[in-house]
Amino acid sequence: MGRNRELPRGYTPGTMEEKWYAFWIRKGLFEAEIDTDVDGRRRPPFSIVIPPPNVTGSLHMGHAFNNTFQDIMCRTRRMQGYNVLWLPGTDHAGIATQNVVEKDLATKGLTRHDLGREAFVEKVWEWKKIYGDRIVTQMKKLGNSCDWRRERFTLDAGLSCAVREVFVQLYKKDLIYKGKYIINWCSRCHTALSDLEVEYDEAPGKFYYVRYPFEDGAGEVTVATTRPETILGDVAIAVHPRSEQFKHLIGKKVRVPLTGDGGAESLRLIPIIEDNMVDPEFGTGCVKITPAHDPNDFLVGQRHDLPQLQVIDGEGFMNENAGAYKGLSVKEARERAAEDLEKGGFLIRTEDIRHAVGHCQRCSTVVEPCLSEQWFVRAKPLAERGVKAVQDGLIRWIPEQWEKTYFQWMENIRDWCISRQLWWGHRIPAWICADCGHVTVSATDPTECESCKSANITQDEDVLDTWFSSALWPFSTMGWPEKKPELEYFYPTSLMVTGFDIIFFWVARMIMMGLEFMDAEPFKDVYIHSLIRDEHGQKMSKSRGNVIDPLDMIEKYGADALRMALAALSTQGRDILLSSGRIETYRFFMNKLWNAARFALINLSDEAEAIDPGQLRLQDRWILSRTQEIVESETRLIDEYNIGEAARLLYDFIWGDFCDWYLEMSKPALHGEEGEARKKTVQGILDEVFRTLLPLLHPYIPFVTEELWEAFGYSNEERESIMQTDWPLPKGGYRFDAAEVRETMRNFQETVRVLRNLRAEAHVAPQQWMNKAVIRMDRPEFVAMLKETLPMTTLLCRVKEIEVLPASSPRPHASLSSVIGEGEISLHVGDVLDLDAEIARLKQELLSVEKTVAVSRGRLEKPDFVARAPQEVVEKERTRVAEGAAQITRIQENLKSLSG
RNA sequence: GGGUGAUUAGUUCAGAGGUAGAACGCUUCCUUGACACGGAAGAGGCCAGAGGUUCAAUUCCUCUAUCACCCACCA
Repeated sequence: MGRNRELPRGYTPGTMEEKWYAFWIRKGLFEAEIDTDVDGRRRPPFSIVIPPPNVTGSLHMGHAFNNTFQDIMCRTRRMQGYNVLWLPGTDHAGIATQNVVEKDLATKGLTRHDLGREAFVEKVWEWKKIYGDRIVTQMKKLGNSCDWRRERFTLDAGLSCAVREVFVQLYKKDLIYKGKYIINWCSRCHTALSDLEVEYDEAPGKFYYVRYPFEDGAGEVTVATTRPETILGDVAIAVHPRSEQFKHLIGKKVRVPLTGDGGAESLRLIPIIEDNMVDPEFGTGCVKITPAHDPNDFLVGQRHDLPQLQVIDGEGFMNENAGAYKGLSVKEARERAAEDLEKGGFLIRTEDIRHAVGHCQRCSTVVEPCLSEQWFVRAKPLAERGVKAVQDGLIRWIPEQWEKTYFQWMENIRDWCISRQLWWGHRIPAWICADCGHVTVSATDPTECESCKSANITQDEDVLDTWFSSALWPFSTMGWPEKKPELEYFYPTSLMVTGFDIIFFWVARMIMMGLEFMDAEPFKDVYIHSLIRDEHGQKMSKSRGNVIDPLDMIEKYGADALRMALAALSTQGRDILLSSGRIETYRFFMNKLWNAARFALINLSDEAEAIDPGQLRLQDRWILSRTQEIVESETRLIDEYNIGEAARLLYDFIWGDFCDWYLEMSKPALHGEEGEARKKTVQGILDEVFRTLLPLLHPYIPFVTEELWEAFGYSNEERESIMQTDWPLPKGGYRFDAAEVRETMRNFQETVRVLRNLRAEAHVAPQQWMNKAVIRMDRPEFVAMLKETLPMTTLLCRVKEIEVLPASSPRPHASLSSVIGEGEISLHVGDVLDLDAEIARLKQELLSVEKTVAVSRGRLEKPDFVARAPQEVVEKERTRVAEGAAQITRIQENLKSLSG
């Protein structure tokens, strides 16, 4: 069979991982073809598109977890006979990448403007070529089973074509428009941002209470503002229409402080208007309106047809409309305005407050709300379809709770600003005519204005938000707008795996775009996983210095250990706290598995031995039935995407049940102490269990399982890898009355534990053999179990002779004893018996038994319980009381004889 | 202001309507036929608090407290 009977003593990942990855690629095992099975049927498809990482990025734990999850699903489905496509790729990541390259230029004292647009973009492409492969290499190290032939990049030719097509179609449907609106402006990145790209942080600020005198100088209104520099852009004062205090002022005019060229008369005049947005309870009840620099004020301005007076430019400096303030930065202008207000007698008082300030997601610069001409996607109609698709059950959120988050956002969606004033990205396919001003939007580069036929047209300078192209990812990667067969076969994809932080950025937008352009949901299931944090629950970040690099971990512990750790630590709906120590735990598990395999291989013959059902003993029936249970549980848990539970179950089963109990119990048979027939059967069982477990483990720890699969000699010409699609996941073979087998085994384990415990109590050295133990027991099935397992008990507890007697037999002398069931186990210790210690221990035991009996009695005394609880539960309590009573009597007798 | 999640052993977390489990750490012992990256035996928990549903609640429901996170235009 070609078994490798001499595995090295310890498991070392070493070069093994590289070897197997190359093997998988060479065999084309990850390649998805739209093929048919032997009967000419198409195999069911299972497809995932990877969340594309930033092309210049480096693999972090978040990726590692996200990818491991997908790989586990893909590998499992592949073995289950699905035709699996896991489509990989990377994202051009507009702002992020441009920033990185600009930073690099800055070290040479250059800006992108020194290079010019074309040369700069060329430079970014070079950068992409250098770093783009890095993250792909890293994903391979993790073991990702992606179809690399199909790798895509959001800026490659095919995807760019899709982006243009989508833009043009949306424009034609009036779902994309250009307009002058207030947007979020990052003065460092020099670009507009969408609402999502602004992060709000609480920051200390000041409330300035400012006096606005009436036109005639008789009286004033007071307004509270956090941004006095924007007073220069004020065009109105608003009050609530039903405000008793202020409504009589509506229509009057006030003068704007800080304006004019000296003297009260030169101050600009603005009207007092009414608007519902004013909260009469907040601040002074009067609000200054600056439509060009505040989103709310912008809306008020629209409603009241107010002018939009811009006083801050795109660089974050005051412009010509700011009069004497021109050229000052926003910060300087604010300080200066405060001083001037004070000097001019307009400042009543200031108040320290904390308020939310928007920052750029990419560079943390304070974001200015700013009036600007930008492109927008009209989101509402798209979102309505997106909501309906989920309501209709086309898309399932897992865990379900995220559905609510999604609905809430979609129902309150606002138009999406998609133009960015960057150079790195998809250039907007719109051409402006210098002669007639008409905008020509076209999928192919036009040569003339579609309106006046002038050739004097120039393309819009802006590029699209990165997320615009990401939104198309599930279908653009499969060749859309061309009608490719894979698009039809693999779309909608089966599953999307991602973190909750990009539900709005990405998931919601993919749903909207997929429904709009494919007329079908982009994925059937969307699994939202939690975030990876450090062991103290802190977000991992370079500045905190608490980053655990997955590549370091792979180097140190192996990819399998990292993957198993990530899988086993994952739970639905809770962050994962990771430390290198936790990964080490799973490294130890690899070693355990390895050595269990090593033990099996040492003891297996070169031939596969058949299991003789007539030779099966308790432990054999137990491990076979447990293995069967594990197969069933794994299948179910994977279908529920509960990989955490699935991984932990395998861990516990292998370490606890298989190694600690079964392997120990298999030793006498394997060493021929139970006869040749037993030896062969136990060999057959070891073979069977490994043959079942290795494929089950494979999705989590692909490298070591492949290595062991080979060592067991399971590979052959037709079946070169457990990954191959004609090697379905095991269904398990032997069936026993699992409950009965389990219960009997539990009694056996309990007996062993009690005896070992008595040994420990007597301070007997582990290697020392005890002479005799007596088990007094009446229950027939328990007695039968004891008789069957006697040699095993003897071995595991190191007692030369174990006698099973009726429960009523006299208590043996010079023994330690402990109750079990309604019976008792006594271990002969001879002179070593420490009377006082034994009495103390028995008293302890008595107390605990009395307590459980009291609880059960209490229950049984309640008529309702007996009447309404299920029969088996009542029966259980009765057994407990009966056993307990017997135990109490025994312990008391023991105590009496010891003290007497 | 709205929403979501969490609260269980020293720590990090599983868990299920019927007397609480793991890992790491801790104590004692052991190099015994795969594994010291190991084995055996232990200690350690009124499962956040208060109500309710139920024969039975740590588990389901409501409220409270504390801690996270998300969304929202409070100037």
